[in-house]
Amino acid sequence: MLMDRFMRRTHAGIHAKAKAFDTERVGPNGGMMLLALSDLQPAPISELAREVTRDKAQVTRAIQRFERLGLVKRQTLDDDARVSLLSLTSKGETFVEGIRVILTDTLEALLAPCNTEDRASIKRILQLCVGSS
Amino acid sequence: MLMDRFMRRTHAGIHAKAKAFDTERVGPNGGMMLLALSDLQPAPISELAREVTRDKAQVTRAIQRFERLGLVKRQTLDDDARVSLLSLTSKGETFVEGIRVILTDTLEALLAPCNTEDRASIKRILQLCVGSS
DNA sequence: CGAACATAGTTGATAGAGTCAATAATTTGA
DNA sequence: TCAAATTATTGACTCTATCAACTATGTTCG
Repeated sequence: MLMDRFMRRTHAGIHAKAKAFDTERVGPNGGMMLLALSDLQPAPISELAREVTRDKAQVTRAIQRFERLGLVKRQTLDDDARVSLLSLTSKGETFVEGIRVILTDTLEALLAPCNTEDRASIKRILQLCVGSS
Repeated sequence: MLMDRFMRRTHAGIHAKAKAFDTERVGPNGGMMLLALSDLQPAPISELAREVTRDKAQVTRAIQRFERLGLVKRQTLDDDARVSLLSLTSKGETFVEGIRVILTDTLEALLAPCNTEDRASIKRILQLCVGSS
């Protein structure tokens, strides 16, 4: 399958650059969570856990680390004291922006053989598949 | 980025189905390696490690497990006694075929909103990017 | 040749991720 | 109001990831 190979190349590309840019030492997993959070925020832990397909225990611990690093903040909900909504701090946003640059660069390198029309097709198709919001 | 969300969905889809089909208990990582190996075989460990972006130590241990399970076999090379070429046994091929079905189903579900023309575009573009072989 | 260096694979030690069960706190609903 | 369900956290344990050290083989070049 082609998709499989494409994803492996993407992974490899990100992996290669990630270390230099991981200034907060969150690791590839942490980066992935922060990226997902920036897409979902504000969101409770359970929703983030579902999105990244990780155990909630693992997400809890990761978020505690991110809070200590000042990347993520919590906001308690008035009508339900069990949940607390997560969102990125401005420091977190800046950090995620860095990750996004790496991702974009990597994809850009992979998509190098594609012309403008191809890129437009991809964008349209992906929007169709994941729901553009 | 759209691609990011698409990959998360793909990951989630595979993750959900994987457990039921992982008859050999190789785990998601093992499945990934076997999938990559089926694409590269015959290949030495170092090449496989490069492709899946994992430490060679990890690949060594995974391969040892796969050998015990009868999924992978080694073939020593005549002109270089250090390397041994890995390839899937027929049992391994069957197993990987199962993984591939899960992957295909998941992608199929994600690509449901796309028409025939879109799918052809994707296929063409991916081939352009990863090199069709 | 043979001494230095390079490469492929394996092993060891250890930190970190993943997983499951148990718990606390809160909310919902009969 | 009291049992059941939900959200988050913690504990304990296994498995993965990573780096360095080591063995064996191959290559280079004085």
